[in-house]
Amino acid sequence: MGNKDEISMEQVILATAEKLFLEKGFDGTSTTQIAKEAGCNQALVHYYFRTKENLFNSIFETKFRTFFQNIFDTTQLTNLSFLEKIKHISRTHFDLLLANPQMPKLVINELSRRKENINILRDRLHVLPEQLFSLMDNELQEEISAGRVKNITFIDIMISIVSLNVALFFLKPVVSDVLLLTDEQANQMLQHRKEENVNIILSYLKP
Amino acid sequence: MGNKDEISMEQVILATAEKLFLEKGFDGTSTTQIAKEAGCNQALVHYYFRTKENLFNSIFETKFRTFFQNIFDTTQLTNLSFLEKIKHISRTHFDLLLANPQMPKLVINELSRRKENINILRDRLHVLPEQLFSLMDNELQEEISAGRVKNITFIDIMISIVSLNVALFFLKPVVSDVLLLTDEQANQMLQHRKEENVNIILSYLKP
DNA sequence: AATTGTTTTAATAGACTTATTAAACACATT
DNA sequence: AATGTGTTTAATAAGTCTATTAAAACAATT
Repeated sequence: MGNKDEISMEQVILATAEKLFLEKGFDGTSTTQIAKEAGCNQALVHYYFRTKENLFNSIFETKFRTFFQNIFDTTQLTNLSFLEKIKHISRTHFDLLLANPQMPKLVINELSRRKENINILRDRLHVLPEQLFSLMDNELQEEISAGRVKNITFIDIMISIVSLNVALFFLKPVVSDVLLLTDEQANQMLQHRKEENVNIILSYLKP
Repeated sequence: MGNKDEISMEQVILATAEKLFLEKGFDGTSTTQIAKEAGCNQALVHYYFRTKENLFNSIFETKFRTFFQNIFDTTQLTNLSFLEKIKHISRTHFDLLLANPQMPKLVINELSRRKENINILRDRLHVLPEQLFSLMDNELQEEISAGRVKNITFIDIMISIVSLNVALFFLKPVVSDVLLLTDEQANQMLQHRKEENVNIILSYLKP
């Protein structure tokens, strides 16, 4: 213990809890199950995190924050044309979901399980998009005026990008497990859709 | 009792259970809560349905069946051009989701909660799409040959239609509650998106 | 060896769950 | 009035849950 190469039981509990919360949801996961799968006594879970709710928050609060921060990140958009920016936003959003495929489901379930999450998300989703929307809306008006893009709002563009990407990760369990695709086939389908979604958005923008 | 105008307690229990299962999920809903909100003794729930699982199945098995049957319904497509068929499919799918806004979330959660649902859905989703895909694929090849539609698979078209529509209903709680839209504003946004999604698909098909 | 702090476990409390059973109640029929 | 059936409730069983507490085990320090 204290050996840097050796993960502490506290970290094991966190990793195990994250896995089970993502798999079964908050209500479907008990601290007893977490302890059992982590390989420790149930009281240890409560020793480190006191309550089940604290444990959940320890895991997902920062995950939520970084996830939404990354959706609206503008730092990678400098020196790109408007359409290049749109491509980048779509691909980056897709990659973000690929790295966190169960996040959409978690967000949706958390919104209905804990209404107070709405206030937390509202605070977070109010400030973050403003910068991106401000930047993109100005350029969008220029593109519309120049006749390179049809008359459209940036909100509609973002809803379309997010819809096409997010739905794939909701549909992936349906596609993989119901239609009997192998992991490789499912991943090929996802990669194909990553670029197809970009194409759909680009054709949508054409005047 | 036996009065046709008076809903039986059995029906009250079903309606209450459906509401709570949609709100809180299977694990988040207890038979005690259902009874309390239905206004009867908890044993009555078990009298009529024996187990909680039976109750859940009684409600959602037919709902699932009719929902998926309606997605792949081909009976309304006769006497329509290919592009008119595409428009109809997109709008009908949207209306189906509007009538059952919590169905996508339920399907996703049920797939991870009960793996055996996958087999049930697989049986169901194997036969139903075949008719639609067979019909549409033939016409699609004709449209592509005639130069009216770009070279694309019907699978990609369906994934795009479903993605654009389904994601809206996942995102609706985020949009309504996080971005403080009134119900009217949220519904206006949905109606706008219903036609916008059709436009996106049509521009996507253009050669 | 003794002490201290951290980690971990066993035992337990209280609440809640699903489900069953016996009994009471209401209504219809004979 | 007696009987049968369906509806409903009170009581209960068994299990699981979250969380707490006391105690044991372990490691580091003095």
